Amino acid sequence: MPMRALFPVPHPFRSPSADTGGASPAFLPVGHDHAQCRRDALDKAEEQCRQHGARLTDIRRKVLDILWDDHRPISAYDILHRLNAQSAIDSPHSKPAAPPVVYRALDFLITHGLAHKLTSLNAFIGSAHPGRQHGAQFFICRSCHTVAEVRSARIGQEISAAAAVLGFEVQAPVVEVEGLCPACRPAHSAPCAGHDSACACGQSEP
Amino acid sequence: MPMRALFPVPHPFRSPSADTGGASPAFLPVGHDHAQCRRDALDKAEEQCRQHGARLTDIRRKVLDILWDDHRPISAYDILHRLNAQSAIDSPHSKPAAPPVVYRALDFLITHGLAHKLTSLNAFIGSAHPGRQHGAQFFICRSCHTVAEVRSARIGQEISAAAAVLGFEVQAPVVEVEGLCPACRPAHSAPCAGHDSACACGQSEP
DNA sequence: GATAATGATAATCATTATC
DNA sequence: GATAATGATTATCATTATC
Repeated sequence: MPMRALFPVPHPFRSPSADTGGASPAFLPVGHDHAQCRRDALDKAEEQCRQHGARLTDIRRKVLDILWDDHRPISAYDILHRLNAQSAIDSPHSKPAAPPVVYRALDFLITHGLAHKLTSLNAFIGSAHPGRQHGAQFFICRSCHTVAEVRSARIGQEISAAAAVLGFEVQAPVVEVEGLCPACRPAHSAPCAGHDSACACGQSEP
Repeated sequence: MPMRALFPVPHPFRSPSADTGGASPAFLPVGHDHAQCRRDALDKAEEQCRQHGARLTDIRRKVLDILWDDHRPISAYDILHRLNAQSAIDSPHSKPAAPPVVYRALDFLITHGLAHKLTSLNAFIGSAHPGRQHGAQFFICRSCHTVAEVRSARIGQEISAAAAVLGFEVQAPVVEVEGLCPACRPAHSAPCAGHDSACACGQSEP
């Protein structure tokens, strides 16, 4: 169970996201205007915060900006490194920030629906649906590390249904699916056969 | 995003698990014969390993046994502590084991389908379905920390369906749902209303 | 002898507590 | 905001058991 490095690979695709009923395309090609993505995200964040009387401070904005460097998740430490690298340039004599700076900013962003934590990676990503904290599912490419944020009503419904049978009250569903995005996927690999139908899986068992 | 302590609370319920099509009860009352649970788990593990030519060594067996102390997840460090506490009794002059000992044992157990990692908790739990690694979903009680391991074919299917639309090849789906188990759930709380249908959620947004 | 398992040390990463 | 403690995980290397 070695945890792969987070960003060693060049990425042919990027991932905005899709707001979908049954699910719709969420992996977009590299060619898209990412500067626009970033600007949109920042603008919406300003808007969000204004509406809720929350303060998008300098640090919080910088962290959000770093999250939007691309559509791939980034670890708290990598955020810290980038933050410090930049501030070393901007103000050469300033002290480097410490981890709590980043975690506090991330807490704020997550609380306000501007970012998500991907628990299976210990990494963070900008929210494709600012303001909506719940009900998203993440599809994570093991090869290029691109993430698609999706909202499948049906997945949510089936989780609710299973919970209902258990008598369980759902508070925070985590759905993070690792696999291969269309670009990294070998031409046409066979779908899962051997396992039972509960297994949404492309792997063979040992 | 404070990470709550893992086991501070007494647990009125325990959770074997259910192998379900549409999902079936998986939270069992405290009264069940847990010694039997544990024996079954260990026996099946021996069986599994014999079949696959894998070696269930002393350390691995001990870790598995600790995982089966109850039906609640346990952190790698807590496993380490228990391991060392016991060995301090058994052989007073032995050196305490170091973290890699535990992680290696856990890797083995997970690889052979005898344990699961709950990524949202950084904790581990014995597998209710030895040998089957994929396709399980976990319902985690935030109050008593009991976990129900469930296999809902429908959840798996909907994840597959969403993946298909994306052109995504599923390799390792992670579904971990935090909430309240039947025992800890206040008499009858209202279901989620305000959010869209993708949100299997009992919470209000800020 | 080859392969796999263990022991020991330490580095790094992740997160939280405290002042 | 800064300092520091704790927890989680991985890397490395030497040693030992098992096939």
